[in-house]
Amino acid sequence: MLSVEKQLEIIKRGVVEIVPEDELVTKLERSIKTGKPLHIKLGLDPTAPDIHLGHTVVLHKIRQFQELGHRTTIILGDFTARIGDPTGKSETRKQLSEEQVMENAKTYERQIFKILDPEKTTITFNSKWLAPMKFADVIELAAKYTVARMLERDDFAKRFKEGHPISVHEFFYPLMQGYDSVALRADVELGGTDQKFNLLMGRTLQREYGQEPQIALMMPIIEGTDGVQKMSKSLGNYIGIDERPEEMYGKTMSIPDQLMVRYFELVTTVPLHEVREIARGLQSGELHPRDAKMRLAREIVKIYHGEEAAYRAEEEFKRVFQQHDVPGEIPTFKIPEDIWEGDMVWLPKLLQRSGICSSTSEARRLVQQGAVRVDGEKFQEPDQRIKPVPGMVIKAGKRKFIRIV
RNA sequence: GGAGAGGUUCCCGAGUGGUCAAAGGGAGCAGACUGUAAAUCUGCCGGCGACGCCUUCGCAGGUUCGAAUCCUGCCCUCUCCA
Repeated sequence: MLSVEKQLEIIKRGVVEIVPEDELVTKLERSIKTGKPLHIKLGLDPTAPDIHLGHTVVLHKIRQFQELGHRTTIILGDFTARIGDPTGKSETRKQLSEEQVMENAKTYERQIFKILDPEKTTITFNSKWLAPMKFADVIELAAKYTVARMLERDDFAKRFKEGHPISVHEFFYPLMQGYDSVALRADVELGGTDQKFNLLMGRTLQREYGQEPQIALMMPIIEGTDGVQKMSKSLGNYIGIDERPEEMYGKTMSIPDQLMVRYFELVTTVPLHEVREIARGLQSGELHPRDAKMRLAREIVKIYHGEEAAYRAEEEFKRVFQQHDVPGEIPTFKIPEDIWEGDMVWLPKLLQRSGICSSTSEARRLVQQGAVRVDGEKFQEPDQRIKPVPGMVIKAGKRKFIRIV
């Protein structure tokens, strides 16, 4: 096992806050002395079955703990998902069925293990201990925290102040998550900065239940491809880890420059000293931002699709966006019989039916705005008919292509 | 339980009888510029084979030539009082 200092350096990579750091040092020292690894906990919400880069920030951290020889447990919050973390959206979540949870869990496993070591990962559901609780147990749990303290939570405070609804059951979310730490006897819990309250709740409850409090380790919430808002599927600014290599590469290239170093640090496995080197190069101007970003895109694709795919994606990128050629692989589309008009086809209809546009109205707009090209030729008339031939390539916008078959 | 305020298009938010598919902002999309970066400028931003038609303003009815706007009931939220 590495020394405390060496471990700390790795553990602290990209971390926003460790509460409290000195207790972590104590735990590490003891772990080294006794040879007993720390128990690291991470809770995941099984409502969203698709993981994107934003989720991988904490997963990478877990991976680092695994490499340091610690014991890691992923909790799939199937039970907590019934409430949904109070994010302020105040939308009651649909309760997931047993099958849905199991299905999401399977997807999760497959995706998680692209980063984590399956040999060293325990996955467990929190319904295991939450579901059997009796009402009396729930009351006992609820009695361990006060309303005033509950309202300290950023989100609750804000909603309360602004007069937005807070349902009583939402108070149970932090309590349940905190209780997970009790059930697991966790030494460290990971989470995004938005999880701070919940992580600290774990400490409080563990103390209440006579355990040594866990360390709360908070990772940043990374911004999405727009560079401003947090990465999320609903905002459409995400890079999904199941996406095609070309897609991942392209999306990565579209992130704002300022985000590059952050991405290197948080969502790649590039060693810390190299990351610092890159940061320095960018700062001094010795390293072209584009080249740094291409490296970043390669590193990211590599994790999920392997090195070869990463290079292929890069070649494709160069061809399409630097040389303005068409992509190597284009989704094909067979024109349905009902839209033929003799040997011609109405262009907006074609765009709509091929799925490139969601409506003919949208297709018309794109055409009018000069975003549509047929075999490289621009058409701007919304009433445009074209004479499709097999192999013809239609381009709408920067990255949507189809090939007629 | 009582009193008041409010629910508008993806989000915020104007609109209180026709001129409203609905101001403004944000997001998004497209074009120009580029390194598919950022910033900036410009245009678009419910649907429809489309200078017209259809659907939308919490839900359901009603008044009216005509309703997002008025009336009735219901649902939901907030504030104050108890």
